[in-house]
Amino acid sequence: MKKQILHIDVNNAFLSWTAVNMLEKGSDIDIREIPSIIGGDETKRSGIVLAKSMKAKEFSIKTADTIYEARRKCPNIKIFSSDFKIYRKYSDMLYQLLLQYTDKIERFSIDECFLDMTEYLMKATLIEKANEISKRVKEELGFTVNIGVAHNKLLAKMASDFTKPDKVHTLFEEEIKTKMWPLPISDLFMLGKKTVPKLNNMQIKTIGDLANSDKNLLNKKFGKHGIQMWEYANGIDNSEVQYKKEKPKGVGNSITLSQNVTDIEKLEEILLALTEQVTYRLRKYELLANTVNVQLRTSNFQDTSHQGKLTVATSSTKEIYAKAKQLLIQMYHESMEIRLIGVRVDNLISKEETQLSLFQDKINEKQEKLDDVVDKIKEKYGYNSITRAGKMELNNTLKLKDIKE
DNA sequence: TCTGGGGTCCTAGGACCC
DNA sequence: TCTGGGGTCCTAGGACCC
Repeated sequence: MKKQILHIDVNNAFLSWTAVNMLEKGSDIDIREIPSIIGGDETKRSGIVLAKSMKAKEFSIKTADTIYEARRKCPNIKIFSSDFKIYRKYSDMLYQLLLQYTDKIERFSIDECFLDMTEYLMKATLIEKANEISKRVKEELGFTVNIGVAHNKLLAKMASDFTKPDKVHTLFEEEIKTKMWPLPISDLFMLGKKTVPKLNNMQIKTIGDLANSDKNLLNKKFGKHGIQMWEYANGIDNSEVQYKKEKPKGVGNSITLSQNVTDIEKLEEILLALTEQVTYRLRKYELLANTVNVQLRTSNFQDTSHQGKLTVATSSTKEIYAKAKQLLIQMYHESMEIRLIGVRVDNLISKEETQLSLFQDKINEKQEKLDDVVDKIKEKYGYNSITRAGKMELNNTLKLKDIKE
């Protein structure tokens, strides 16, 4: 049986949501109607464009432009900072509305969902449902979406990317040739800026060129990725809408430093703060990590990373930090000017599934109690109420036990 | 005042084993 | 006579996504 799939994509999500939030708070301007962007903080060297209004787009401002660049293109551009709490709120509101149509929803990102409508259609057609959702989101939530209508996820996603904003597009099998094949290959999902020039060199310029090229040759040149791009160009995708909540495969936290850092002790302090955030989230998911990975980016954008296995899966701040610190010391050289530092944990397993020796259990129990106290304080008084970062020895935090809840 | 931060998946190559 | 050859596990790095 053919699947009935919708892909919902919020138009200029961060900017639209900021606009709606401002209007709700009594603002008399709608920043969607003026040249405006959501951007990072230049003084913290994270000054890139995260979202732009249609008016800003007219000045050919692009996502990921530097703010400096955006201002050069449009000197009186209005810049607003990002706030993920607001985005989460509107994303959840959208999700709640969509749940009224199907419970088979995959939250692909904060502003994109796939809906599997196969079992829920009844008499109405897929296109009618898409139009109804589009209208309701606009009227009830105050922002607009693009909706792609198709029989698989890839085609639905491609369709939602056609003309914007506030549009419903179909991309059924018989429409692939006319609607998708004339597009440049850079428009195809999963074809990024490294692969596009390689294909162009092979005289493959449009998605149609790719669809009609030699699959075996692509396999030889690009491996698995080659097969996938050929299938995508031909509209082939058998993947399911992943509507069940999945636990993450890894958890990470990184930061671009406001100034380059050369002092290893300073880096260790930052690493500890990052590790605390990571392990806190890990414990929320009730997962344990088996590997720790530390990433460094130097002032000239050289990325290096080291990873190592833990002897026993854990979510303990102390143990994960100990490994992270060891990795940092391995990697770091005197001459390095560090721009970015990050830590992530991978190979996660769920806590219940783990079987530990009695001995390990004893050790873990002690650490868990400490982490528990810290987590509770954070939940009660906010994340920044407590931090073990700094010169403070980890063991000193045992004193926290004395703090009453 | 150039270039974010959160992820997932894949691949090449080394170590080690039989 | 030129030092095979699978298999597995692990790590570093790259490509891509939003």
